[in-house]
Amino acid sequence: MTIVTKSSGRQYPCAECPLRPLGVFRDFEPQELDFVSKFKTGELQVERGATVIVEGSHSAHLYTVLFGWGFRYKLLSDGRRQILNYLIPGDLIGLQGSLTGEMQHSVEALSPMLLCVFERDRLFSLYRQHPGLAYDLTWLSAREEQMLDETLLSVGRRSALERAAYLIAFISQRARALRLYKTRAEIPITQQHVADTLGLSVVHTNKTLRKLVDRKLIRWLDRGCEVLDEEGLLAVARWEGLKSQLRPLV
Amino acid sequence: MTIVTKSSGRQYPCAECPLRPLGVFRDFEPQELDFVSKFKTGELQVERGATVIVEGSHSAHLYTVLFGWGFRYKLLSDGRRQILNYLIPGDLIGLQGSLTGEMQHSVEALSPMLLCVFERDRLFSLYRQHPGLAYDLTWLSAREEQMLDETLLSVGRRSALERAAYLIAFISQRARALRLYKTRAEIPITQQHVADTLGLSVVHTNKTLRKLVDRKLIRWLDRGCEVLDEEGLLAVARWEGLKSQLRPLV
DNA sequence: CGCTTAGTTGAGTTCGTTCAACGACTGTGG
DNA sequence: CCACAGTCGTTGAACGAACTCAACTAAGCG
Repeated sequence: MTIVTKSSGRQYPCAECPLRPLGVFRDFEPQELDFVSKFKTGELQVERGATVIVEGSHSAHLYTVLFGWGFRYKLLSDGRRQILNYLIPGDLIGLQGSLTGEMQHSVEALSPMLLCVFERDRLFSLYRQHPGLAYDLTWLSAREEQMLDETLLSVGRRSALERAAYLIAFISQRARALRLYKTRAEIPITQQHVADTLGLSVVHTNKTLRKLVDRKLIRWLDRGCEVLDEEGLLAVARWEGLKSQLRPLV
Repeated sequence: MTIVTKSSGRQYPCAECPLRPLGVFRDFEPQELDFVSKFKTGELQVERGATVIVEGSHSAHLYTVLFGWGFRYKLLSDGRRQILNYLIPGDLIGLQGSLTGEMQHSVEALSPMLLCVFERDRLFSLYRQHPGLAYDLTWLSAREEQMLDETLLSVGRRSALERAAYLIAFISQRARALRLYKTRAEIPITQQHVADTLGLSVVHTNKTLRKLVDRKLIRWLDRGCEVLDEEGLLAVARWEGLKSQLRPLV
């Protein structure tokens, strides 16, 4: 297990945040921008496979993903792993832990990632001085809860094929909503990740994904998945898809 | 499907909140009590089986459970149901919907319930005037997320027996933490509820619960479950249990 | 008294599992 | 440059967990 690597100064001041101009985030008030600029204390670069946060730790930091992919997961004592959600640019990492004290899940990088680092200590002053930002944090937390609700429905009640289709469509929609990918998006995951997200074995996951490939809904690359027919996936999953909405970015 | 029934004035002013003196909630500042007293606009009494909130609705209200049991759930188009979590006194209902616009899950009463009613409109003024309360709302949301994480781990990666043991231990611990039950707690659910929570069929749920009964860990009553040996359940589920902490109540 | 709801149990089937083996590719060290 | 180990994906065979179908008891209620 590689733990976090180098902390490389700061390349992206909040005023020139590369995410904000994408047109999918709500705009900051000038004072909010000001506050967040100070709230952010650095950037963190992590490699693929690095563990960003370990379950049980009491991190002094809070992060926002600037670039790259990651995932949240939990382990059982005998090593069984459940992936809870995937992290993409704009996602907040570690709010749970900042509020309730201890991180109850781990976070690992799927690709090289660049993270904005915030000081947990100053979180309460955010609540005191910037109700709009406080509202945003609750919003992000509520949104995460909604995603988990849908995932739980999936794992609990959908068949293997429906589950796989739902998962890939879900990730694809989230990534596309960011408009980061001019060309076709490739999701940088292995079939083991898919298995641990769906609650299936790798073998059966492979056979299930094969069906989606045969139906020409996806293509499986070396260490990733490319979506060919999102509508088709939605149909298989019996899912209406995400509704796009302006969301906050802290 | 019975929709909500009678709205019966208000019997419990916030200053005489029956939950707060239990010693498990953080105390209000006087101004906070003041604000919440005005924020609360009434009480809602619902019968067992009543649907409190329907998925897809845009409720103008937010609720806190004063008495009784309920559950949150989602449905697939063909009727398959997944129960997401159980609601007990002190739990907030409808925060998700208040922030992101639309409720993405439904809520049903497991027993007669009494709910405090809040106006969604005034939510933002809560953020402006009372950072402490705002923080509490985020806390509650993060806590819900943690519970969902653990449930997802359970449904995705635990065996049927482990899952059942986890679920019952989890509910039992939450209920006991409230110190509402002097005697042994009885959880007012049917095996169909358990099945829809665990992602199993009723038949297999029955056979699984039978094993827990045979091991003298629980007793199954008419329409409910009594815990006989919580330690034993924890051991079966390979779970360390909830850590008790002072939590907010709005 | 019949009707409904909740729980129980057995038999046969399906879905997903484990075990095992193999090919393709990548990176590493001799 | 090749040998080797490691990761990732693929496939077949045998097994087992969980499912559906079906029948039946017991309790509660009009």
